[in-house]
Amino acid sequence: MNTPDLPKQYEPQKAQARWYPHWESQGYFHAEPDPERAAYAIVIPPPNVTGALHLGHALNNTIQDLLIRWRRMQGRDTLWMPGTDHAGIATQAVVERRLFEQEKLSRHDIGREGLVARIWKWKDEYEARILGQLRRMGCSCDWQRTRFTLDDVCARAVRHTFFRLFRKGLIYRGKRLVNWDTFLQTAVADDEIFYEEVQSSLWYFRYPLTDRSGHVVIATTRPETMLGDTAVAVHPDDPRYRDLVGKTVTLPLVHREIPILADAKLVDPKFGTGCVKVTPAHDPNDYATGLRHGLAMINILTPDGHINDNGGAFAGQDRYEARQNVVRQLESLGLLEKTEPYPTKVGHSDRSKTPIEPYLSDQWFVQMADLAESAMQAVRDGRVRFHPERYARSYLDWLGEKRDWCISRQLWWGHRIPIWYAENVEESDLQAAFRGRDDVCWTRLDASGRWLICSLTDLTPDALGHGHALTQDPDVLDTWFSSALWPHSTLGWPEATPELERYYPTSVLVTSRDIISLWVARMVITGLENLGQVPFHDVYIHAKILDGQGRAMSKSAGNGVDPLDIIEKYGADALRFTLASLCTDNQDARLPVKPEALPDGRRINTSERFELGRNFANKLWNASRFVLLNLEGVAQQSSKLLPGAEFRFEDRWMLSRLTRTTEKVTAHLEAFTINEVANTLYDFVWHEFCDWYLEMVKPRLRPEADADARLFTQRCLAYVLDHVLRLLHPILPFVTEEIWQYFGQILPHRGLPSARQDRASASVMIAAWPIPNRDLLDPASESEMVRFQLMVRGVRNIRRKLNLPERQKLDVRVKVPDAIVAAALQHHRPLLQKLALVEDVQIAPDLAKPENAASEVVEDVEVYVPLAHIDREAEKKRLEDKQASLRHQIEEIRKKLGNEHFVQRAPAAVVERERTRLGELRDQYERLSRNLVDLKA
RNA sequence: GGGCGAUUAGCUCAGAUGGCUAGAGCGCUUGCCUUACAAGCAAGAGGUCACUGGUUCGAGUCCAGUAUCGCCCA
Repeated sequence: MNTPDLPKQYEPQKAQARWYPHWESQGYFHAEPDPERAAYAIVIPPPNVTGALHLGHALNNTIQDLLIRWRRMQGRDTLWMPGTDHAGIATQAVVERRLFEQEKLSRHDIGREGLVARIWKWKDEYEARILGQLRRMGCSCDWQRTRFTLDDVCARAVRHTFFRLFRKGLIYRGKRLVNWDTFLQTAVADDEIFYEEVQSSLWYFRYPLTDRSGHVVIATTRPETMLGDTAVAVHPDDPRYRDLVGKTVTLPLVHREIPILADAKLVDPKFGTGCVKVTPAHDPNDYATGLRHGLAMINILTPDGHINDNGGAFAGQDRYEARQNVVRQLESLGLLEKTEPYPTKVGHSDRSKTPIEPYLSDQWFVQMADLAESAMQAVRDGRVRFHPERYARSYLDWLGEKRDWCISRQLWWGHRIPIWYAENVEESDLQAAFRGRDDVCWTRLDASGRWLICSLTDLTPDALGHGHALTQDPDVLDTWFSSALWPHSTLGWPEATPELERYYPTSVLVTSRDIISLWVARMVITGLENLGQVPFHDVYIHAKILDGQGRAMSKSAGNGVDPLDIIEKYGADALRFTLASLCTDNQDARLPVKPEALPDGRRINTSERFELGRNFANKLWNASRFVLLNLEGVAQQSSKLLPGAEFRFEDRWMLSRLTRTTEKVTAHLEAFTINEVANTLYDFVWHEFCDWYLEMVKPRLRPEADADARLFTQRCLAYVLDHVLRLLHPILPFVTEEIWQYFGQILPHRGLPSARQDRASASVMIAAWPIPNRDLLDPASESEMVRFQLMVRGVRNIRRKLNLPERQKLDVRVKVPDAIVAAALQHHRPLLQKLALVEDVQIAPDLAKPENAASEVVEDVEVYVPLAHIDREAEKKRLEDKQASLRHQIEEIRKKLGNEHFVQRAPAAVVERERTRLGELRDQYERLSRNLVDLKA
């Protein structure tokens, strides 16, 4: 590494390849519980092993890494726990689909073990890919602790949790109406369903009254379900049917006598005929009605979507075939009144893309009433805080329903439900078999001698002896059951590990709004239940990334962006910085996507937005390059305290701004206003450090400059750069480390010229987070800088508007109000010469405006640029535009001050400010007008 | 039906607690390869803050309503 070889453009790929392995080998990512320091822990929302990471994950993990790196630098005992989620149904569905596409085999062809083996293979492949993606992004996870929701450690936590809940009676088995995927033959959760509008029909059927006094007409979109009807309902206030309530109809085709009942909740008298068939086993609303009225629930479907024996003559038919046949037969019986075209929304399984059937089946549930209440209380009393706050509401609303949680899934990939069924046994048999064991418990399933046995360790079929074969429940647990334990299972619970002791509760959870109820709420529930403490104190909900049209990114829409493609094209730092700058408290962030063909023919999606981050990283690179190239020889004299040298105006300004930046950035990190972290640093580095400070110190760095002044300047620069690198490191880990390492070779000591000499740490990753030094705040220099910048800009504006050659040196005359201002500006003369490209500068209180001069009024001073040839028209236009703008402002303020209510009621300070401002503006206006008159003369 | 967002420059977005001329990046115009950076420098143009009322001395900001788009729940 040799500084003069620093390339003119930052090369992200090199830095990434160099420093990530270095950090890891140095053990910087690893956490060992250290009671001496305050702990800070984050558990990663474990990505599904279903597929590779997308931009949403990149955003999610960028935020986590940013927080973790910041806290680590602050000296916290910091743990970022990584891992992946087995995502039961999603992963099994992907593997099953691939099995079918590639080998035309179903899971039943290869059996439970065969399928599970294939899924594990898939998992290994994608887990490696996902963790690799996280590394490429620069994530500083503690890889030695990587967990998987299905590994032994997590499985143990799952088993213990199930056992504890079961023993407390909070887990029960029951029949419920679930969303049934007839293709995958499993229940699917509500959120795993999408709705598609299909063009269907509304069929009107006649159901004859049993007393033969007539019939009622019902309308349905699913005729085959009539085979399971157990009632007909009307609205209690509907005069058309009032007399029918209490009578019965005879259900056609199956010849069942079913009641006509009144139900205000189910029936909308304005819809259809106002008379509704009720099929409790195959419709959620009808199910609720069935419970209200104690109706029979007749299941008419087999698990694969055919009609079962309850369907009589239709048994064995596919449900859609049966639909046709039911309609046909009713029609032939003269019971089809009419058919109307009817668009309707049909729920489809997200996994198999096939229509969902509401289906009555045996499932396992967690009773939520008390658990939900405790989780609600944790948010109400502030033990868990949401950022932005508004999301606490969706959390509370959802939990407030306290609906029991269906935890069983009819899948093969997942945590097997630790329940064994015993038939025809007495409790004494169980007591005998499990005497003295507290890891087994049981409950009676029904009166016929069937028992449910739950065990912490697997039971063999002959565990009861006496020929009582035990069979384990074939189902597995909902994936969220294991994800819900993630913050404590990963730390080793139920063992009392040092990690659990140290890092639980974790500090913050970073996730997106769509899993607040599915995951966040359930983590709080299980954390409180298993450990009595919330799993985290803060929940930061970040935006969801949409494409330029506001659509969610997805494979099917073809608008997905692969973070690795962005890293390759723009660099990991660019990816991170751009994403961080998108982190507002909005619910969405739009990112216009652009398809692109690579030279190797690959087609990728990318976005020009990432130029923001790339350009910024490059800017930092080049500013640092400039500083480093100018630090030659400083190291040899690093101990010299430079008694004679002192800070100049621009140094004081820079250090003041650096201090404010440090304060702001730290405050924004604490408040989770991530975009402001990025913006604040961007503004400071680009528009203050680079645009002004670096330009201002250039003359002092020239070889011909005074040696002590030069050394002093070099040390100031080093000090600021050192802080900038540390402040930026959490967002831009790679480029800051690359610079830091060069920097360390050239100048290991970075203290301020007059202060003690700080030795730089071996890596910026473990450097101390800057603490603002308020002694460096200098408001006077800051306001003086504002005036100076206005003067420079004024001259530049004249040059441009009057079409003067870019490189032509100008002369400047500055008229000041008094000798004090004159003296102050004298010090800035070299800076003005450098920044406005000026040759001769004269500053005096009684200076007359030269002939043929362009002019600029800046606060209390006037700047003249004498010219051999002046474009009078251009100058006139320039001054008139400014005059108009001043006039407008003056008018606005005069209007305000002319309003006596304003003067009376506004705070005195505000009124006073307006008065002062008006005075200044009028003064400027007058002087500008004189210049204008002078020009016309 | 209930809840929550959004609507500010051509595009993507900032704009606690109401108060100087509403900001940034990209794009656009003009001029510059000024030895840190053309992924750059400099100077500019560009906005009835969705609409209608209200509160207030003063509203992009607070309140009520309307419209459009989106998310969540039923």
